[in-house]
Amino acid sequence: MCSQAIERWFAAEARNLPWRSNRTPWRSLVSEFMLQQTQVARVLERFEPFLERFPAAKDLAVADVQEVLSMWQGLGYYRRARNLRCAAQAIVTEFGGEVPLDVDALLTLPGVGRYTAGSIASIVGRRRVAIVDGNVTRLLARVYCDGGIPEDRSYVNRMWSRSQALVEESEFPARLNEGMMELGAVICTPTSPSCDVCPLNDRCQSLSAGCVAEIPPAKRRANRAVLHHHSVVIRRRGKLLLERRPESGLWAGLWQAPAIEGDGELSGGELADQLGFPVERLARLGSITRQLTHRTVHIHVHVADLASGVRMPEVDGRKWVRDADLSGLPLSSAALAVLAVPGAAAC
DNA sequence: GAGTCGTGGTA
DNA sequence: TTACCAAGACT
Repeated sequence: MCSQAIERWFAAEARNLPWRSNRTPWRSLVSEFMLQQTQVARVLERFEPFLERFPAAKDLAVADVQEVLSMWQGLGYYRRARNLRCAAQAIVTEFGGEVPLDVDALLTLPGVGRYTAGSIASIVGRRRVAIVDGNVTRLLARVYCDGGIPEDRSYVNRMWSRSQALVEESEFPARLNEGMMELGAVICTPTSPSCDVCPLNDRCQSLSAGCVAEIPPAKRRANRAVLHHHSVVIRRRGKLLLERRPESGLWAGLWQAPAIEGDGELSGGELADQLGFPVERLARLGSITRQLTHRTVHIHVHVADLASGVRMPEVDGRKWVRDADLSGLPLSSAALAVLAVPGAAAC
């Protein structure tokens, strides 16, 4: 009964999103990767260009990682882009180029977990399987007035059990699952939900108990460690010196102005000593701060000239690029912000 | 179970 | 300004 109320609501209220029209398994897989921990509005900017460049799994499977990262620029969590490429390769080698539609097969793909597998299998493959994401968790916690702790495994298991029960009584599992997510996204929102127009407001236990605002409780987050990056913008003959970050960790494999990273601040002399190559006229331009999920990164932006007479040939992980060619390389939003600091731009 | 991995909007 | 949050997965 709960299921059908959600299905009716979704059939009438669904937004027209690009991955819902022309819904092929491949388009759905790409959208699911992009939507992991990422809001719809941000995905909308990147979805169609990515699909145009990689219209099928076989196209992404043979693509260069750097180009894939470039197409992912601005979305964050860049490991998803690498996983999606690896998944595309597995789809080609293991599944004949077609995205599998069974949960067990989907779970073998890198970057595909319980939620993503269930979403593809139910919405595209029409399988009767459950899904639980952030939206569904909030919706179910409120409907059943579950004041538990989101970090507890038993809490997560309860959500999957409830979702499974709803799917089993559902008339259209695909519509139910998508409807639960949409309902959570536009009605049962984290703050100030629109209970007055919610199709479940006649059976929501939190609403009748008056505790909607307290459920679910905020996830506790560890304090963010503070990092200091010291970036140096260096130009010569109209080109900008960039380095590629390590293949693991933060912003893995993305490009940036050469930087020294540490726990504290550095004097200009210390920075020059640690750079690994001689610079002249090192000057500090200012600082920017990026708040990440688990870190606060203060980026101190400098400008300098390469010492005269010093050669700095391109090697693996180092490039001289014109500003016009920057768009071809993957840079994090932070790295782009560094280059946008007044005084860092090309003259 | 807790930490890692981005980004930008919102209150 | 600070904190929370989003169609999570992986270690």
